[in-house]
Amino acid sequence: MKSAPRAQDVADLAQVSQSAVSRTFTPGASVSEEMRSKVLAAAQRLGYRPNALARSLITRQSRIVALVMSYLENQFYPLVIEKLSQKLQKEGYHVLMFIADIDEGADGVLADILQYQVDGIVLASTMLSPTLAKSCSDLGVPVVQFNRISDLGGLTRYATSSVTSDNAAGGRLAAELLVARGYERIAFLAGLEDSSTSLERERGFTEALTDLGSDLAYRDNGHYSFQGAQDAVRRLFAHTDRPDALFVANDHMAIAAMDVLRQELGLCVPDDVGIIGFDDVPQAAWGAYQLTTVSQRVQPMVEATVTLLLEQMCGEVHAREIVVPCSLVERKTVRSAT
Amino acid sequence: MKSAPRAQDVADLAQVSQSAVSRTFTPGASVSEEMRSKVLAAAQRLGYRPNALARSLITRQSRIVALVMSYLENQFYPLVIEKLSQKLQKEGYHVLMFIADIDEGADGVLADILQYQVDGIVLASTMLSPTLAKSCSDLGVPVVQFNRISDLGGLTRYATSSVTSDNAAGGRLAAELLVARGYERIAFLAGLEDSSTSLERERGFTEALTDLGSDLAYRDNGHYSFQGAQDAVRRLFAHTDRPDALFVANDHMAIAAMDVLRQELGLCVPDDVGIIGFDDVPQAAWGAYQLTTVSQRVQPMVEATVTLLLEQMCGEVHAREIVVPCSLVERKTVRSAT
DNA sequence: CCCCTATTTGCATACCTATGCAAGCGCTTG
DNA sequence: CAAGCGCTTGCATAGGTATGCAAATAGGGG
Repeated sequence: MKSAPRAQDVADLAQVSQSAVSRTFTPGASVSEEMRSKVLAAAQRLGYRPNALARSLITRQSRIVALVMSYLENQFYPLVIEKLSQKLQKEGYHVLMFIADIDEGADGVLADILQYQVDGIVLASTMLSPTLAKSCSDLGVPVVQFNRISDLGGLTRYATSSVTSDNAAGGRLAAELLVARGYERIAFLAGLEDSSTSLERERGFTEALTDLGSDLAYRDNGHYSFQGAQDAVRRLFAHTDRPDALFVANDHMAIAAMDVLRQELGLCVPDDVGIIGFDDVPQAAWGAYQLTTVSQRVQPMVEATVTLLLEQMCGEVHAREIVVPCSLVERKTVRSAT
Repeated sequence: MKSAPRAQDVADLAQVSQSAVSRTFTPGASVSEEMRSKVLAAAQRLGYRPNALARSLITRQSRIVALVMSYLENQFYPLVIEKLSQKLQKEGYHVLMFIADIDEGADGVLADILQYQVDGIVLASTMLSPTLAKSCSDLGVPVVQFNRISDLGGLTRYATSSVTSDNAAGGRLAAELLVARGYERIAFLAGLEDSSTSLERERGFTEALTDLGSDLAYRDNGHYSFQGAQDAVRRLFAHTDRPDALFVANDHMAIAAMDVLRQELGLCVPDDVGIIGFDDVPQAAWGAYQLTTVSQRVQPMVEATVTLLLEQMCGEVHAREIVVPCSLVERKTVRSAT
């Protein structure tokens, strides 16, 4: 097993200079057609591929984007990996995965990321320290927060770009549907208390309830985990005057909630209890759940993310916050109009 | 925004040579304690991080592992991403994701991978061209096939390592359970016809059936997709003498099958039809399905994968095939012992 | 006090490619 | 025919780090 061929090897075989080889593999460089074909023939024979690492060293572009996530249990995130990776591949970039261990903290991850000289960072970890985004952008690396923002209108908001759904509007849609269908004791099941996503969904939801003359009867917290959501549902439904509707911060927890309601408490969905989730993950459409939910459009979100990244990688564009509309997908966990 | 500090900058500040800086950040290098602390102090002040790309250029080790997947819809694969990424991070490696578009073909992906000088490749795409593994190992890059093998005992088997569950044994477990519980018209729902995983599961299953004096009544193919599985189930249950048990090549399709059986055909699981899946994805445990399934142990599989990779990255070790045992997880889609 | 060894340090170079600069070439134009 | 222009090509260097080698330093034993 010999070492991989270099540009110089190709140049020697084709009787040209190493520069010519480089230019042949650099789109837009000045090379004659004759030269190009001569080089390509030699490269073909040797099985030559440009060394992306050496190239990065001199161009100062690694064409690598770091993707930071923490929990893939929620199917929404694998979808993001898939779409984002595909989209970036089309643009000539690739995704370097970072799983942020909760206990490890964000700093260790950041150090790892920076060593690889990534051209950009996508933060899609809801559980991540909010300082991470700041650290990154301080270092001049383009950052896009996916499905979360740093600081809700606080004075210390950092100038980092973000892509989110219109979570508040989604929450409003949920409220309107539940009220319209005659539910009265309405509860909200939050994700994490410091998650902007959960907070915004809750805000839109409760505001709309108030506008409609209804009120939030109960609220609890499922920490975005399956188990946490089930415990929360048990607490919520232990009240004597139990809720008759539940808006859940994401589908993952909504499904967990349905299991407890039907299997453990013997309640009927949607007659005894109406449920609305958020995300529209594939499982929400599964026959046994048929969850009515607010749909996050993954593809537009991913495309916006890539747009923001490319923007920031080119020039000194201001950080932008892109909000993608979301829509209600009605299935069978909310009773029909009477 | 100034450019990132280099080793030379640190050296200048600390009044030492660039070599000293390099050695400070190279574990096991010869550096005095005094020198080390002087360098670290200067590095701290400048916020210096070694440039992993430049390092890779000279050490010929990128500490990057390519992970090739194609469909993340099946929750088994996100779990693999998560565990594999975590494990590799602990070993000082990182995962570069490659989503293999079906239409794009394997060659384009391979070219991309090789440019990044990855230290190893994990192929976890069931739908991938079998020539890819050969191409990689021909080029001297360590390859591990995850959850698939190239060529079942054919003469042209390539020497590529692999990690799989004991799929045949798993198939046997399924057969034994179904026969023991009195099911008689037993069907198999395959994944892809050229997928070693599906083939092995089927082989173990049918062999055990034969041994037990039963026979495979029907078989069909769901192409590992949700829709494909549902179509296959409709075909299988259109027979006048319909099956009373179904062994499905993975949980993802098994769940799709259950939806059709219960919602569309009005059949009762497990009384009318028994179902066994394969993988034990988190969703299999969900209350609405409670799927009896053969469990693939992701953690041991991932650890074996990393072991194989590290082995091959060190020396010229022979390709090995590691088989991880799997076990039956009984839930509620097979009727109890009478 | 000296010599030998063990350890630490700096110098110089290599890893592989991209690119500014100047030279070469062919062609058009006056 | 000469001058000028545009397109190609090669030369030389830079990008940031690791490492072999030699020099320097410290340490220890006789």
